[in-house]
Amino acid sequence: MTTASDKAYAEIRGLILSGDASPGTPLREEALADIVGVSRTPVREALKRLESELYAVRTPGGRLVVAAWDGDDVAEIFALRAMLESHAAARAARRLSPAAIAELRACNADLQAAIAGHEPDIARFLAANRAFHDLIISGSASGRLATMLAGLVEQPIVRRTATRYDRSDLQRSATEHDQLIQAFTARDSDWARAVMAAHIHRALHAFRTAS
Amino acid sequence: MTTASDKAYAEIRGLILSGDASPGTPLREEALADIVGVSRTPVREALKRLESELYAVRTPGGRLVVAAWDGDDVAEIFALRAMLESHAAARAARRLSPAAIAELRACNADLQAAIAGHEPDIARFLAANRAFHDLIISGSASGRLATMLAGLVEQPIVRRTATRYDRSDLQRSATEHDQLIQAFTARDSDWARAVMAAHIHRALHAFRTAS
DNA sequence: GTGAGTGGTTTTGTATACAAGAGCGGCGCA
DNA sequence: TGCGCCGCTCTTGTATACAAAACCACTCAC
Repeated sequence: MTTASDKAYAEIRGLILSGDASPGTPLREEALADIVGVSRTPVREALKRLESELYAVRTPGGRLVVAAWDGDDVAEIFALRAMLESHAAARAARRLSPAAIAELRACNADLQAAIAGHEPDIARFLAANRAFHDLIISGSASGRLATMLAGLVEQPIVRRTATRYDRSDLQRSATEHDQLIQAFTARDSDWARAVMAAHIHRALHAFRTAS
Repeated sequence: MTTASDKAYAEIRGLILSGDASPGTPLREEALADIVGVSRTPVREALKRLESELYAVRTPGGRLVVAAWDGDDVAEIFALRAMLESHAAARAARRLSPAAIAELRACNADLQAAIAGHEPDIARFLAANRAFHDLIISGSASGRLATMLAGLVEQPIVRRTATRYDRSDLQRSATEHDQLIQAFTARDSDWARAVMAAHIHRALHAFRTAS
């Protein structure tokens, strides 16, 4: 863990996601270095990464500002995630070991536990959901896919979506995860692809109708 | 153009693609800085970029080495390109202006001129092909898509594929580009998506049978 | 009053110096 | 002779200093 650089990345991204740095806010290297408590060098690396993940955009003159997303951007992000994660699911269906599938099962059990109580534990749901999807991506054994999906700004969307979920939506996620596990167990890549595509498209729908 | 950093990127990538730096070769920052003639700082940025594009991989200890690709990697790259560029074509079909379509037409005319002579001009073909695809990607008006496709290591594949093309394959590319232009003119995004998918899958096939 | 030119100021880009960690070889011991 | 430990060197990570370019505002001319 390269402390300084990763710390700068995490902190600056936090500023953006929390809204402390609203769209259009300039991201000046020295100011951020002061905030984070490191020098400009690791801040520069963090900013390059945030730029490549489109959290920030560069003005004609080379200045970085926080990027703004509109509804079309959100739809595009979901469309890309649907394509790439469906592909990951299809690959994973051919590659996942029984042990990995067992891990997925455990993960989804945790997810269901998170929403079983009187008041759903959203943070725990999100963590389990994230772990579930990450397991599939790493199970797809494609470095390229992993890189691309990591770069896809997803967390803010996932968070905003989940906070808008009602209980039936959350339950539905768990059910769809179960279907994925069935498809994996059957080693049926087409099935896995279809379920994953439906899963993510439904999330977009939930996001749209809730906002 | 930020000279030093981009220059380092281009030169180092050149070393990798030309084979001067074969898979497994360590990429040491200071040595590369000497070769390129800049300091370690821009070299570091170039290496980060090459790493994110998977031209290089990091060893457990943090050293960078040139990445090795096998047949499965090549297939995966084509599969991802097929998905993403089809999506780009579909989006472009809904967005391209008549002027942009005219540009595509001119571009494909150039491509056809490159292969019309007695001896096909491969370099010119590749440049025109690249320009054609880039126009579509920028026409899709999705920064995310553009970033991802830029990051997808494609040039080496394209080059290796085209050198294996026989004349009928080259001609076929031109024809498929014409079909894309027709689909764009008709503003038919499904048609455009299908043609692009076929176009890239055929390229994979040509690559496989020729190697 | 408006526009362009020009200076200062701010901000990024590059180079270098320093610190910390990893790999490697030699040496000693069993 | 083989294995493990220790110290050295080499490499990367971070900080800082310097150069160049961009933005801004002010002024001056028309």
